[in-house]
Amino acid sequence: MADNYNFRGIETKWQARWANDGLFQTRQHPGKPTFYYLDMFPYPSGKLHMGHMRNYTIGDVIARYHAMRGENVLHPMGWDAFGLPAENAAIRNQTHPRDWTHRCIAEMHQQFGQMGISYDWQREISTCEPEYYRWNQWLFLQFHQRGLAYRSGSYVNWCPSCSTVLANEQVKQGQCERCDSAVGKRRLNQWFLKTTDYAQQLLDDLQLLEDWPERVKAMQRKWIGRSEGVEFSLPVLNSDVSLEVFTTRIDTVFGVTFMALAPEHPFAQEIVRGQDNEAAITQFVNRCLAQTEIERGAADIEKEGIFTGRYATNPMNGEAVPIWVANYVLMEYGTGAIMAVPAHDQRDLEFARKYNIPVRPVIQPEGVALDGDTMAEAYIDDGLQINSGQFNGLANRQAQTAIAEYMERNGIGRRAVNFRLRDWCISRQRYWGTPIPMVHCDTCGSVPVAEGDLPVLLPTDVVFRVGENPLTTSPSFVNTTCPQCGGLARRETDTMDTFFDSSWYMLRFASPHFSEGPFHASDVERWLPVDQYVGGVEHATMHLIYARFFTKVLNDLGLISFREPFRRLFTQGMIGKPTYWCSECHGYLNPPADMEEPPPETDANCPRCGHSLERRVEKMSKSIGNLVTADEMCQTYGADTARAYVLFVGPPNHDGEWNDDGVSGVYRFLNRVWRLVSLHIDWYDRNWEDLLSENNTPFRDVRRKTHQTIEKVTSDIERFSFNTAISALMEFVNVLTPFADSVSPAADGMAKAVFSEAVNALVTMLSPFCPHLADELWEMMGNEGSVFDAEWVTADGELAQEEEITIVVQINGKVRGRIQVAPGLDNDCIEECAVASSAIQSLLDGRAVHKVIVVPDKLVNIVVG
RNA sequence: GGGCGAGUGGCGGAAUUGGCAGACGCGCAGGAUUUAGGAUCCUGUCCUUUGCGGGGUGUGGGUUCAAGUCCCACCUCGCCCA
Repeated sequence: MADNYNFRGIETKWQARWANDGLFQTRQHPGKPTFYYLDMFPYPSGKLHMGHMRNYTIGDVIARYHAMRGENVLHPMGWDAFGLPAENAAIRNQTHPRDWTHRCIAEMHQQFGQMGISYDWQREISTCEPEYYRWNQWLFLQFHQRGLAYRSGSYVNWCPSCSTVLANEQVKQGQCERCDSAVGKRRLNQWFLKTTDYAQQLLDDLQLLEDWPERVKAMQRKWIGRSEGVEFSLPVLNSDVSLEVFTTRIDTVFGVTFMALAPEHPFAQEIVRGQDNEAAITQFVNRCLAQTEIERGAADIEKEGIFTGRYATNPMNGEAVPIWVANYVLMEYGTGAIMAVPAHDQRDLEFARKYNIPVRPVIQPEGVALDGDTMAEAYIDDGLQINSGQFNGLANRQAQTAIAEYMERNGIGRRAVNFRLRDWCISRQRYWGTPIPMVHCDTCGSVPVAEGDLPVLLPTDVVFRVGENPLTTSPSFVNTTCPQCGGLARRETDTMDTFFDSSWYMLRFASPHFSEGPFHASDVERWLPVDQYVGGVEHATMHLIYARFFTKVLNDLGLISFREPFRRLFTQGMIGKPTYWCSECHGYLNPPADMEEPPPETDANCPRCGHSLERRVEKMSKSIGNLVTADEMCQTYGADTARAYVLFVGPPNHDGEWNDDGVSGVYRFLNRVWRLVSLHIDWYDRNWEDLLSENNTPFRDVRRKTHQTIEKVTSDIERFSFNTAISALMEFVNVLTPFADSVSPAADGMAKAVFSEAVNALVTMLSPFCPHLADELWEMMGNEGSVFDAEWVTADGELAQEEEITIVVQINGKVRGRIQVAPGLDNDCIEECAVASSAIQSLLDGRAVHKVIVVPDKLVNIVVG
């Protein structure tokens, strides 16, 4: 290690100096364009691993690059500091969530520092501080005032392990996305935000987001789930109740042979009241509610139901239709009640067969007769209407319109748009979140806290116990007076979903310490929308939809001038590290702890039992044991190597594979850079520009490589291709090293100037990636301060131009020779040269040339018979 | 089942607009230097062939003078939605 550069000394030295000089404080130079770069702020969990660090390093490279281009860069960092882990840790360790969170923040702050990330820490925000969350409460009151926040009793997703409600978006495959427990249903009074009011806008404005990944936009479109159809009511016989349904297949309305209600449907129990089978139905409903979403949502669910004994009238044909309650009908979609058409819907068909409900086809392909009694699969394709009264014989697509129009004319139903997107339930029955600023009064109902009384602070006299909302244990918090009548009242004990916090934090960074409002209008107008937003694709539907929703509401409230918060979005992939899974020992094996050496291939065997191991590349995780922490990287290789490696590992929008040997390759590269510059530092002449301006250009090939590298690295950074940018720097060093070793500066003074130009470019271009090493070399070169304050290098296109280029000569598409020509040579001359070359002449001998294709500066293809 | 994305040496990956496939790095092999090497430097490294040459980007077709790149079908993996 003696020959290696002293990264520890260098990195500590420069980190201290940057902090001392306030180098990364947001600049506000007049007349310069602004650039707002934002990383999705993290949950402060304590330890950062290299998977996280890839994200922040990308941001740092971009932010530093833009700063060096002379822009005013806003590059802030903060903490998404409310949330369950802190509270769970509090229950486990009997510490206050605030203490735990502060410790984690301090730890992560330190880790960002040792990685050399250029955040403006003066703008640090933390959502768990009253200075922040009071504005959550203020915003909630604005929403409430406009009718965009309301309280409603409904069945909600309940995670028994987290003992709180989950938004639909937080339920994955029927499981809690945090703890994987099966999610059940529970009826609670909850606070909702009216995201559905904005469903259409959220969908339409996706078109404005040209610089968002198509994938994310597609996911949002799916999530919003707009569908056009018809809404109509079926009156329940012997009752004044009507059941509303929505269908996208109104052309099948004559095929309705039963109705089905979701078990949660408010009428499911109401309409059976007093019926003989009331008890049985109630029992069935309760059983369904206990079922998890896994069972309920799956397509291959065992369909179960119970007949209510009641009938509704199909308004199109006057038929009495039996009303069932069925477990496969979900309350979240449409109205929670469906018209069931077994002939044309697979799930309805399976249900009908099970309970011997008639199946009546109303659409069939031409020349085919469908038999409702025997059909094994629902017919879901197009065809001609049958059994559909006056609509018989129409193509079903036309019938859709005809029936809809008929229903509208006769006041039976209306065309309607339905969204899959639901209103956003923001209530959480937990402590570590923003208290919802409402008070419940027996006389006045739910009353908002006066703006002047904000913030509603989290109390400290609470007890943390499993399965209980700690807020309810604080009498000083719960017992209050009604803001309206002054009588005794209870404070709302629900806290806000943390996605509320992150829906507007990008605005707060513009004026993080503003105390008169959530943000300062002119600061927000100066910096926003965010120019570049970067984070994981896992936030495609939740955070990114909520933040867009907030922006639209704030725009409607007249608080901001724009309607989309993020101009460009980039979603980075995760870094995984290979693990080895032994199915016999039932466990993960991780080098070096469990194995002498990492098995290089997939066919390695388990050192314990000898069975073959399965190699998997998995997301870094402590429990699997494939974690590479930022700390250990900084210790063994230094921050600069860690930064360069996470970028070098592959394209940042794809998942990457951590490889310990790959790290040492990057480390070697940085050592080569160190040696190249430090060993030849005497050659460095700060006045190289004057020497080279004479246009006397010896070592032209080195100068060409210098300018080609500048072109390449600059465009690669702009297109987020950091791995190829680093490759280009490696190539550059591979050219400079032999040049430095072979040329004697004493013999040719011009070599010094050419070398100096190259080193200046190298160190400048290296600095966004490896800022510590770059600054150390920069200082060695006799410069004051940091490269961060220097200007980015610009390429001279003429110097980058090759003097002579190789053109490939093909015969019938096979490479048969090469010719050297000047660039930009016209096609006729290239063809002439190609045909004239001796290698080609001999091959062409006596063969008829049919055609010659010339691609300027690239190739000639001669097509012969 | 539907939608989107991916599949290139022993490995990570490059090829930006249809134009020399395999940049750069790892690993490996040989050499130099060294008391030593898990340091450093040099050379080689897609397969096949003594050579000339031939073959080659998941599979099979197609378009084109020319296909990793475009089109069709299929296989495998990943993500999202059912």
